[in-house]
Parts: sequence; C-alpha cells; structure tokens
Amino acid sequence: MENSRPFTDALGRLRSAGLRPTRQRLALAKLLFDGENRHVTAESLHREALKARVRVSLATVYNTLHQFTDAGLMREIVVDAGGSYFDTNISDHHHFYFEDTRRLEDIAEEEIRVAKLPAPPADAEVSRVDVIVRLQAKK
Amino acid sequence: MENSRPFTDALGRLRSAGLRPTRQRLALAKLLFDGENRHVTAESLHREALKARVRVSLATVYNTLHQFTDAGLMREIVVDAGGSYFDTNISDHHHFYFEDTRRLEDIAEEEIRVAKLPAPPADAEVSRVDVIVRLQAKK
DNA sequence: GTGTTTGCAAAGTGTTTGCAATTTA
DNA sequence: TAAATTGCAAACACTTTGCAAACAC
Repeated sequence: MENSRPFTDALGRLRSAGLRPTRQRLALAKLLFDGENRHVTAESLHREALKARVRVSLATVYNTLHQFTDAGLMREIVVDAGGSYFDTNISDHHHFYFEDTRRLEDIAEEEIRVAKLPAPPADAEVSRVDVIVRLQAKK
Repeated sequence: MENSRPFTDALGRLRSAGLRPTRQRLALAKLLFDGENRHVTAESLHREALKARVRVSLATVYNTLHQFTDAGLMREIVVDAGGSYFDTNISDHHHFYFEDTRRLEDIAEEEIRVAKLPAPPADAEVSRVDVIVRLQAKK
C-alpha cells in the first residue's frame, strides 16, 4: 500500500531509473519534481540549485538533465537556437512559446486536436508530434 | 505586364527586399530560389556554394541567411539543438523531421489540420504555429 | 566619393568531455 | 574497495562581431 504512488518522491524516481541517489541528483530531482510541472534550462536549474544552497556544478546539471531525459523522467524541447529546455511533463502535450520572454507554457493534449496527419514513409515511424504555438506580445 | 511575376529571379528578389545585389547575395539567392523549395543550414549552403565555385565566406552565408529571413524571403526553423535550418518555403506549412538523418521535409498546410487551438493570453498574439512530426527509422 | 558589404580572425554562447578526486554501495 | 559520479578546465560546435579592404551606386 505504501508504494501505490510509485514516483512520489525523488528517491523513488532515481531508484526506478537505475540512477544512484547521489546528493546532487537527489537535490535536483527534488527541485524538479516536487511541485508542478516545470520547464527548465540547464542554466536556470543551476541557478536555482545554487540559490537553494545545493552545491552542484553546471556540468553535472547538464549530465543529470540528460540522464533524467534518457531515463524517461523528462523530455527535451528545442524551440529556438541557443538553448534546450527540459520539461518535467512527459505526457503527450504541446506548448505555447512566448518569443519575447523565451518562456514555455504547456498546452494540454486535449486543448489541441491534430487531425489528418499524413502517413510517414513506410520505413519510418512517428516518435513524437510537437505543436509549438509561437506568441508575440501585442504591440 | 513584365512585372506580373514579382519574384521570378534572384535579382528581383533582392531588389524587392532592399538588399544590394552583390555577387555573393546573387549567387546564394540563385542557389536557394532557382528550383524547388529547400531546407539548408549555413554549413550546407556554404559547402554548396563552394562546390559551385562561388567564393563566399561562412560568415557571409550566415549574414545573408538572416537578411533573407528578416526580409521575409525565408523562414528559420529550429528542431534540434546545434543548428538552425532555413526554409525557402515561406507559406504556412509543417514538417517531418527525420531524427536519424537530421533531414527536414515539408508537410503541406492541407495535409495537417490543427483544430481547436486554445486562445492565447489576451496580451499576446499567435505569430506562427509549428507542427513537427518527428520520425525514427523503423528498427 | 560615400555608404554598404565582405572576409577574416577573434570572441561569444551553450554544451560536452577527459580525468583526477570524491562518493556510493 | 570497486565502480560510479562529480567538478574543473579544456575542448567543442555553431554563430556573431569588429574592423580593414573591396565593392556598389
């Protein structure tokens, strides 16, 4: 019974991903997964960690974000040159991108309907469909 | 009458964009706009130019692609970290992205229907909707 | 001629990597 | 104590920029 919410805590997440729960990974996982879904960059997460008195290098933040992504705990999103975003929301969904502020915001799956996808070539399969609604501030 | 196809040639395109028709810009415009729509990177266009005996530096290719994009002759597309693509097709349309080969392919507007877009915040307006269908080779 | 454009090399940005020291199991 | 992880600094890939020389009008 105690285990009915499998990814309830940072430790459980790391364990299930086969990643050793080091101090750095635990701290980052707590920052990332403790509340609502987040969109972070390596830089922004690193800043946040330092602010929370977590000693971790930027290189380790990069490595950790990739390990989390490879483990399926996060998803990488590229919407403009110069910087990847990492999203803690791994369910199917889409994004608003505020071009002025470079901020990403989720759009729930049900809020967009992509109808009539053309068939991919026979030797390829769809790995993901990304819809990015780019927004500009009204003049 | 002679002017009924405004962008028929490289020279006309540059003129209408207010860009001086220098040797480099003319040559790049010819490579880009002479046949079908193209997806290029700065690197790929630079290689192509050298192969065609057009002497032009990589920096100028970058500058030119941005000038063409700013002038509305092309469109920039970012689908993965490390590299922008530039698309000569500036009409509304979408893309297949072959993750294995890093190749982009157009999907015509009519081939996808995005229904039920959520309303953007009141102070923002949609500048563009990008649909990227990511493909992987079947195992 | 005057202002624009080019090419080069240097600088910049975001990211990855090699390796010794540290930490985890 | 053996294997994994970290942090640092160096290396990297891609892109932009400063500036003198070349070019377009």
